[in-house]
Amino acid sequence: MKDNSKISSAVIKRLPRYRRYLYDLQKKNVDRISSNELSNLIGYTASQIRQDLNNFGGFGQQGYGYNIQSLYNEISAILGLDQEYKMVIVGTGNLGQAIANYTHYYKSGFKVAAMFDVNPKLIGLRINDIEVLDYEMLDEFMKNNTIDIGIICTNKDSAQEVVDKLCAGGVKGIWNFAPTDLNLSDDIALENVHLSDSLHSLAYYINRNKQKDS
Amino acid sequence: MKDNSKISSAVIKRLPRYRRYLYDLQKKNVDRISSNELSNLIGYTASQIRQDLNNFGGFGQQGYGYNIQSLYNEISAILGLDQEYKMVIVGTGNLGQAIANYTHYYKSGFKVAAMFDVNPKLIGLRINDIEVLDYEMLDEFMKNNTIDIGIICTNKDSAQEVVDKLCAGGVKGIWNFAPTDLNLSDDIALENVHLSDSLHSLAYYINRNKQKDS
DNA sequence: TAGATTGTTAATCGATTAACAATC
DNA sequence: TAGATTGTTAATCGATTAACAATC
Repeated sequence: MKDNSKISSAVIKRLPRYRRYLYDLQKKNVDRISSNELSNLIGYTASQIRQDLNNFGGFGQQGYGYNIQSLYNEISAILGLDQEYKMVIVGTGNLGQAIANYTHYYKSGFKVAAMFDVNPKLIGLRINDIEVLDYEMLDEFMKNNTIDIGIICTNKDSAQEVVDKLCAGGVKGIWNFAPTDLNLSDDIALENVHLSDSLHSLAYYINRNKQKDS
Repeated sequence: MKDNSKISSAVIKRLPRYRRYLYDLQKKNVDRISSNELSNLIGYTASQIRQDLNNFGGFGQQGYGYNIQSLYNEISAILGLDQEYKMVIVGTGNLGQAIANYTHYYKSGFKVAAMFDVNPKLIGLRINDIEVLDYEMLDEFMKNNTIDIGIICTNKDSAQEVVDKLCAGGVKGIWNFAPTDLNLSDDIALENVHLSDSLHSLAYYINRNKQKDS
């Protein structure tokens, strides 16, 4: 595998999508596909698909195309999905609970080790067999456990403080659902899910389409 | 305002973020800001900020900068946030409920008119004063109500069918949380929130950082 | 007016697409 | 082998950044 350190984020964002399509093809017992056929399915140009994949090595074979099983495995490995990740969720409101459920049912490599909240009504509950702990215990918990990913489901005002604690506690990545931008050292990965921003873009396109109609 | 129909999506994705920062500045009673100061806050170059804003018109003033209140209002209007949107949520599991709560508390212009599910245990419940209706009634509901946005919180297998019904029912936009790609006419806006893909990118960057360390 | 800062054009940079030689 | 299709280089396209004249 080549040096991955300077591959553009545009490429990385497409990898999970390739993987989803390859997963479905695998389920259908298809065993090979050309960049051209994949292009028709997924909507990227065949040229882009070949360029993207060649960032990581030559996974195809001239005259044949790509073996679906092995390409799926390669992409999974590139993304690091052959590993396990221990996570904590901070903020156990509806969204925190939804994420806990989601990762519980769908994402086998991603384990929620604990959830934290300040609300006494939530502390002590078990959600999908995951204990909700007092936020006061976060520092101690981080000291006694190796946690890879911190998931921020708090409001925007608490988010930075929580992130600071999690980073001090040794997480390698932050999955942020709070509607704010976070400051953290750039050796810790950060992925934002800004639901507000997403909804606001949607509103823009709704109106743009309206204008086109009239 | 200029013709917005060919503004790149890179620009549009930045608008909600500008708006967030302007909102905070407004709260702090700051009344003007230069592209340079805003650049220091938000992290885009001053040049990009000026380019972005000038896609929609000259909102600044030479020698002065931008008036925060009025720029905030302009961006809100560009995004269509001066309007109301009626929404339905299909799929009332944890995620559907979280979205209902979220829009209920934070997003005053976005009203959830109804929620739908196939699960008899959920049908009839009220969540934040929003009724959970039988999915069987979706078509009829859409006939009798004007709904702007359909929110997909189903599993991936049901998503396309739901979208087809919503589009037939006249929605102008789809906010998709199901982990699949949807087909719809391009006069209907589509915004995807692919949580899987997001988590998978995070995993990639965690591993890339690990490699750099060693 | 002088200084500041925009609006806008030009230059650069990066990402996508096209083309084709290599090769299975 | 001949046909198909990749891997990779070159060309194009688009987005970002730099520069500066316009102007408040």
